[in-house]
Amino acid sequence: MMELKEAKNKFIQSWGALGSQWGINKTMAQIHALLMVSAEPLSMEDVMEELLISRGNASMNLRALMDWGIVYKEYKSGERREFFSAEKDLDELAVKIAQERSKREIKPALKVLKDVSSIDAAQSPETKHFVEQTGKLYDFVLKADNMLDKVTEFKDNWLGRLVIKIMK
Amino acid sequence: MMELKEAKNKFIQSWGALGSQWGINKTMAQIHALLMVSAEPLSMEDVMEELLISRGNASMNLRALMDWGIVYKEYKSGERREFFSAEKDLDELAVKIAQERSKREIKPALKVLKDVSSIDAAQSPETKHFVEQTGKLYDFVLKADNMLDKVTEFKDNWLGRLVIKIMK
DNA sequence: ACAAACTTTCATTTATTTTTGAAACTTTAA
DNA sequence: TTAAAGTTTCAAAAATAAATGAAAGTTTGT
Repeated sequence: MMELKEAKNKFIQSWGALGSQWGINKTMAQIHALLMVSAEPLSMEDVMEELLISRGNASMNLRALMDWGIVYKEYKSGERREFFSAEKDLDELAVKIAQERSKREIKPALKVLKDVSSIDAAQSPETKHFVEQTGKLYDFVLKADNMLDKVTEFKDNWLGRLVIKIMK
Repeated sequence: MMELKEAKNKFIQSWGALGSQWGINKTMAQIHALLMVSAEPLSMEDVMEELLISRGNASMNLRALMDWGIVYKEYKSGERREFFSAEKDLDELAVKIAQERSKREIKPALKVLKDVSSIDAAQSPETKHFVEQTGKLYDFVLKADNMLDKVTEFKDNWLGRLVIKIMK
């Protein structure tokens, strides 16, 4: 039977690997994983020790996680140090990650798509095809991006709940 | 007014950048972008010239795109060379990308989650918390992964069409 | 105001990922 | 069967991304 320490490590490593495949840096994902499964908030020192990373690395990635809104600072009375804990509501987590990536990556991409799809299509068949394709892409990405907000609304809405029930 | 060449380049560069932020290598995303907006299938030579990349790079990434099922080989009569064209149906594209990533990344992650969440929870409160969290994570990732298949089914189903209509 | 406790920054180093290019391999037509 | 046309492979080089750690910066309690 696997024991806690081993299981924890396995989980953290895999979560880190998964993160880096999705464009989130490994340490950031690992810190998040560690905080997710820690019953108590951890100090920066704790994080450094558990993951064997430098102070600078820990600091930068904890900040990044807080910027994403998925890790929080906590204060313990009688303690000068700051402690950190992770957002543990997974729906909330998913929404925040999606929002952050939308803001940082999808929105700029949409702008480019809008720009390039508005060149004058009348020129050549080649140009026409280009405008058509990028236009479709714009609509598609926009649709996908909007879906996010809709998902958030779902929770509060009876039809949404019904649909979710059916989809399960 | 921007002209085709400029617009095309801008699009390809941005698409490449977006790809690398999502864990898809830059050249792979760029080749795909190029093929998406090309009215005609392109030869490997064409791709190399347009993107200023080496033969090896072009070959590897075209193969990868074909493995993903989003780029196809085409043959022209009277031509010895092979030509390549991209999947242009965007729904189809999204489904294929999602399936591929599910297979390569989510499925293995699920396995790890299942493993680590099945250690004996009776030991300590710490262990209990760990098992609880990773268990929740397993359910969540599984749910998210399954949603994909549901989306595919949607197209053929009246309720799905209705929901999509409402979501627009 | 001071200094202890703690955190952040960033130039440099290290690790990882991607690209190149030349050689090996495959296919086709004569 | 041969050689020209085309494709793939993979070790080495280049580019990119991430991590370190020491110095600079903050905050807090007295």
